[in-house]
Amino acid sequence: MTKESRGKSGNITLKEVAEAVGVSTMTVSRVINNRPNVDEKTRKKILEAAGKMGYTPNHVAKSLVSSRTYTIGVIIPEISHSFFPEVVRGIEEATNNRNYQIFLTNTSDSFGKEQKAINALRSQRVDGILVSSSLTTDDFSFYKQIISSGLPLVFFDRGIEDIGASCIGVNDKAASRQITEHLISHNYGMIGYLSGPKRVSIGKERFDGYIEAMTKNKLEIDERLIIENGFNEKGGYEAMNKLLALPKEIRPRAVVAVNDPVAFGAMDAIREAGLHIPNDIAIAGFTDDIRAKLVACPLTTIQQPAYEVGKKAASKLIRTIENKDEPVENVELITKLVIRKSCGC
Amino acid sequence: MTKESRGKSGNITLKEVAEAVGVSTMTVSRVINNRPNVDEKTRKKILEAAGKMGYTPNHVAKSLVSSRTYTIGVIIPEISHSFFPEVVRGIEEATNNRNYQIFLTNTSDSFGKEQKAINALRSQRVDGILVSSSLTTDDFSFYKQIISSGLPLVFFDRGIEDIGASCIGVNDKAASRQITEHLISHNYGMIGYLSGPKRVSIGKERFDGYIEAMTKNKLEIDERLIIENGFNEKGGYEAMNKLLALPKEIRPRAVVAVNDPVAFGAMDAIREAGLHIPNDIAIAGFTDDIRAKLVACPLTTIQQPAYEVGKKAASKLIRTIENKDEPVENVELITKLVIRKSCGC
DNA sequence: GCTTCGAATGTTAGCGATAACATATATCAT
DNA sequence: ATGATATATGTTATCGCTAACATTCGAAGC
Repeated sequence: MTKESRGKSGNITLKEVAEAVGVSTMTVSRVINNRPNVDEKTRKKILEAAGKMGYTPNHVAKSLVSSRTYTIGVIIPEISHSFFPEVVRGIEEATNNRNYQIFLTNTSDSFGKEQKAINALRSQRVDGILVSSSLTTDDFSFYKQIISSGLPLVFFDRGIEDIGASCIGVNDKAASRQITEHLISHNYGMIGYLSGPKRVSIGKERFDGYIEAMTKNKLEIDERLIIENGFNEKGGYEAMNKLLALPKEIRPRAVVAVNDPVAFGAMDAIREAGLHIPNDIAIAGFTDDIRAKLVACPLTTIQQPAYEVGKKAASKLIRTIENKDEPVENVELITKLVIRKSCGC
Repeated sequence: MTKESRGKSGNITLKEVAEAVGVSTMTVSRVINNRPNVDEKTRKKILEAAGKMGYTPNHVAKSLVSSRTYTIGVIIPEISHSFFPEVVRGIEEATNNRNYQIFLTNTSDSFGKEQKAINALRSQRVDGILVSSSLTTDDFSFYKQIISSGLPLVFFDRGIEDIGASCIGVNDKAASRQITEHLISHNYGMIGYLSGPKRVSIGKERFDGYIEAMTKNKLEIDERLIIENGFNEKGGYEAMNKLLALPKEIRPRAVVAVNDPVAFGAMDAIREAGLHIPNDIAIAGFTDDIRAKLVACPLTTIQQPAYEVGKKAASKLIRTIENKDEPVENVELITKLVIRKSCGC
């Protein structure tokens, strides 16, 4: 191989293999990509040379020609929530089979990071993006613009509906209603609600489910019992303390949390207040976090098929990428009520 | 913008912006990359046009020219182990600041997948790779070849030492010795060991720590009390059952597990055998999994700075990428013994 | 006025691969 | 033997961008 043709990066190029064998680059390209119309002897010689030289196709160059990178961007709000690693496993399952690589970004629930990440992914020319959004304002224009630019995008778990992108989640509203009704059936009277931001699909849907359960069961909605404060433990802890600060007469005997981390935070607050779960205050979560069955008073919660969510979302995205007629759809996977002790059962 | 110059992928190109403004592509390139020697008025016009047209630099083309992709491949054996998401958070911390994107691959502890993933990453021309290996054989040639090819590679947690790559982990041997000695101090007599594969650094180091503790304390090593069987719960469950099947006289009163998942599996086996932890059998783990403090008998274990491991490993890799004189080194971060109930304290 | 210099801008070639077209060689029927 | 057909291989241009060199132009100096 001549020095002049040596790839800048130190990697072997098609041209070098071609020169070593004494054929044109095109012939080597055909062999590497398993195209027909190459003499069997030539094919063998080329494969042998490529192997010996340690040739690895330059995917970057290929992408430039084809405008396809076979990469997918994945935006996760908090990789440490046990729900998300399972989703990632599901995504990998779907992408590995189809030979896509994933770019992972953890936004730590910051919309600023989310925007920055998506812009970086656009520059990387990913073929599509999977997003669980940290968006906490009304301003969907950022996503609307991405969608209208034609970049395939699928939301999962925390999505924004009706702006032209598919959304893969669970039956949040029905499940939230189900678990609220379960608490109601214990005759605790008024039920409090530790809400997530309602601009995000799961925040809104679960809240609506709670409202629906209350209304259907003729319990009046008391705004003071509804505290909105983020999706994590700290948020739950603070929100619960606000409920605990309420005058005894109206303080709820039971609360529904928007997810398990919030419930764990709330449980800490309840314990610190010297109260007993579920005797003094019953509580229910949503997620079935890996810790839910292990905490002091095992948490009654909703089990979500995280792995399935990831797998379905990635499959949907890949179909959207590969087929321009793929319809936009909202998929709701089915959850399961898991009854433990925290509800008072 | 003329139709002919419209980028194939639908994305706006430098050329289109140049035509819109009436300058050469080079001038636009200079503006986009904040290079000097551009008239302020021209700069403004270009930035305005680029903004209005929604221009996003094509990183693929840039990478082809520069042989730098600003991407890093990350190989994780099991994303669902709570240790790894924390590592990923640390990696992100280091990479985000430096504007690298990460390709994440979860290998489910399969070396086949690991190899396939690394080859894919090489094709993607990542600037470097972070690996926690699933390698379970003696054959390091795969990694040796990658390292000698010049592709920067840093191992974290599960590494292969002395083959020319840096390795960021914790003081496994010392910590393992420490926790073993803690059990020994309870005077349980012989201590069993639920080992991981010894070809992987953490497997070997932790095992060595156990051996060291035993030897120093004049306890003889009994091969029958050492069971090697993977890093996960299932492995621990099976391994523990083998220990439980031992004749009463030699069955150990205490066991050290190579990590927390293995310990959890073992705990299940112990409970199923109708035995009590720690009264009948004491146990200690390694990792400080998120569940360790929550299980029925809270687990005495070693707390690892997962986030720090990720951050350090990524920083080291980036330095290795950006500076060819960066030395190869093995970094051991410091762990902490966390005493709970399972040891009998 | 004319050179000189530096700032502003343009031109050309090439990163590594491939699509599309062109050519060469082999195979066959007539 | 000869043109037709198929197979094997090569040539050229291009993807979007940038390095390196080339050019233009105005201002400064004498």
